[in-house]
Amino acid sequence: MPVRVATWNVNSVRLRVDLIGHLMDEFAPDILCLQEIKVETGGFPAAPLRDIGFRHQHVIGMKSYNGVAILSRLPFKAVGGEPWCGRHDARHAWVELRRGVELHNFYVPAGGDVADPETNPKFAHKLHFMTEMANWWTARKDPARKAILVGDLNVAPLETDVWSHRQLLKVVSHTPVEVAHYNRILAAHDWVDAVRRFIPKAEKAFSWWSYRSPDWTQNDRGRRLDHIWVTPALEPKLKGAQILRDIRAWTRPSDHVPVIVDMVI
DNA sequence: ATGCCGTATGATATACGA
Repeated sequence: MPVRVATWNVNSVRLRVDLIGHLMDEFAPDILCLQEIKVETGGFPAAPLRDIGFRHQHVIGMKSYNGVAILSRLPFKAVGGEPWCGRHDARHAWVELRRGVELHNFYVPAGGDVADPETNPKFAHKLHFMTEMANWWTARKDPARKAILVGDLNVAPLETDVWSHRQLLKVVSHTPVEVAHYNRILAAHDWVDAVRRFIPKAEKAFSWWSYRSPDWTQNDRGRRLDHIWVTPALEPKLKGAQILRDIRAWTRPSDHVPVIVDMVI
């Protein structure tokens, strides 16, 4: 059956319930993966999101920071989430869908300001987290695995994933060491970047624009931090991908926009 | 590529985002 999977760093789910409703009205995702819900599991706005169609919800929240959720019109066969780097900081949730398809939702640490693991513990944590991800997927590598990996990976890997490759080479999210870690995870399970299967690599594509710029549209200084990958077993099932750029202009927006993939599972 | 912008918190400044 055709399924539309969306991922969105909402930057506080409680403030974005109405925007999620608009997203549902306009784009009707069957599954919506959220990051940075910034609420404890018990405070998640489950009822209003159920009322717009997401009957099935798997929420891993915490107070103030991080937090991930998978909302779905399709039922789950199993659910879970791993702690990473020995911390239960709500950065990973997974569900099993029909026909054994796994869906993993990640929120990779941002990494702080300074791209140096020796002086910046947040950057060290980011690299450690990504190393663990690569090792985890290597250990689970299986050519038959049908899996989807989505999330805010906080890395813009390609030159066309940032507004200026040259000017961002030393900026956290686009440094060579982060891109190398990103590529290690990708290679760990032969993941396919589903979005770049449909948006040519030569074309600029962004999913995040800073709040700090007075006008996000001016000079289009964005980055592609939000990703959807699939395993080789699912690659032939991909039908399309979109980055919903216009949502950055909605009222009281997140600084990230949703990314969507259509596929058959 | 620095911003001074948004969100959260037993808050009225501070941590965090990237």
